[in-house]
Amino acid sequence: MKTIEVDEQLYRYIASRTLHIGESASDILRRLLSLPTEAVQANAVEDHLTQQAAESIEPEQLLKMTLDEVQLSKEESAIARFMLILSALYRAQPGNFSQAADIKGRKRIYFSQDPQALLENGNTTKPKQVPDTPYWVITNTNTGRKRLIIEQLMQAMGYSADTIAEVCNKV
Amino acid sequence: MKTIEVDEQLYRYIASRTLHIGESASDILRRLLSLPTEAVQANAVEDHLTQQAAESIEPEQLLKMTLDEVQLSKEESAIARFMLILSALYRAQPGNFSQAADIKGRKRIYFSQDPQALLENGNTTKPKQVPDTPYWVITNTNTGRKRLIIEQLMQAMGYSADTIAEVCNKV
DNA sequence: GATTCGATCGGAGGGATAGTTA
DNA sequence: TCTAACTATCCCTCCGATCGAA
Repeated sequence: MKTIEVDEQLYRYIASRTLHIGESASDILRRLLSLPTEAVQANAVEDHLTQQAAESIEPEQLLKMTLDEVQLSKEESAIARFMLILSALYRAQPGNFSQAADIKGRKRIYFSQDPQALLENGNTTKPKQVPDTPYWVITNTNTGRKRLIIEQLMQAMGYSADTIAEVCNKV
Repeated sequence: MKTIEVDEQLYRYIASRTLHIGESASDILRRLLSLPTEAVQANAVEDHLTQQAAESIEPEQLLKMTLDEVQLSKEESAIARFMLILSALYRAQPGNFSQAADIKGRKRIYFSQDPQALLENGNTTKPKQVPDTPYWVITNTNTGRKRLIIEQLMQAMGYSADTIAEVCNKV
């Protein structure tokens, strides 16, 4: 990977051309420049291939994607970044995510495929669907807890402490 | 300046398109993407070349860009779309925009380079800066008036009724 | 009247902080 | 009782329809 510098305006222009959540700057530029996409892995990410294929994405690559995505997104709210990260985590390892998604608080449950379940365990949890995912999360939490939720989730998914810290740092 | 990551191959591709020694990545990308050279920053003493280059963009092209941009942007609020359109209108023809920007209401003035002026003519006008522009607009209006402001502005800039209708339709 | 314009105020979303429970 | 963990109330900001004024 190489790093290049672009002015603010151009940066925003590129970001505005995002077609799929999680697209990297390279993906976007290649499309804009009508260049061929870079073989295998890029495709696996874009077209929701089989669960298996998706499972095989390297955590390292996920990390990069996630951070890029959050970076590129103009979203300034913690909720928006939270959702983006969760979406990326699911995309990289759906099966693993599902196993990890049963983390809960004292009364609340944090994830569910059924929003009703979130509503029933706790008041005003403000469930929202994680984009491109069958999962819903609670949303009525402070930013610290959003980080804790990601931390616990990623731990259960088997990420290293460093990776977790880096991701949480972006919320 | 922002930093983006591109893969090796793409990096080499971009580098290979250098036309002038010392050209920045932004310059090259702008040329490859057929974007105008960098727009004038707020308040800056504008260099004539930039100004002239920007003025010469075809209205047709602007229209397409504008609509695309608004379309692609995930911005949900009328205000966000409003700002995007104004920004694009300025970018395409800064001088023309400046001449047209003196439209006003009964008490309020709609545009100014000085937010204070907007604050002073009217209560709670909620001025916001038009992105990449020395101009500020009032923001505390209903959506209908936002359309009217764009309509009047574009009329004063000399756009055809069809074009105006199409753009207003996107607000 | 009819129409245009202004800006108040209600509603929604976000999330810190006050409150509760273990 | 004291503290740490968790909850959810409630305040703040942003948006823009609605209603009042010209």
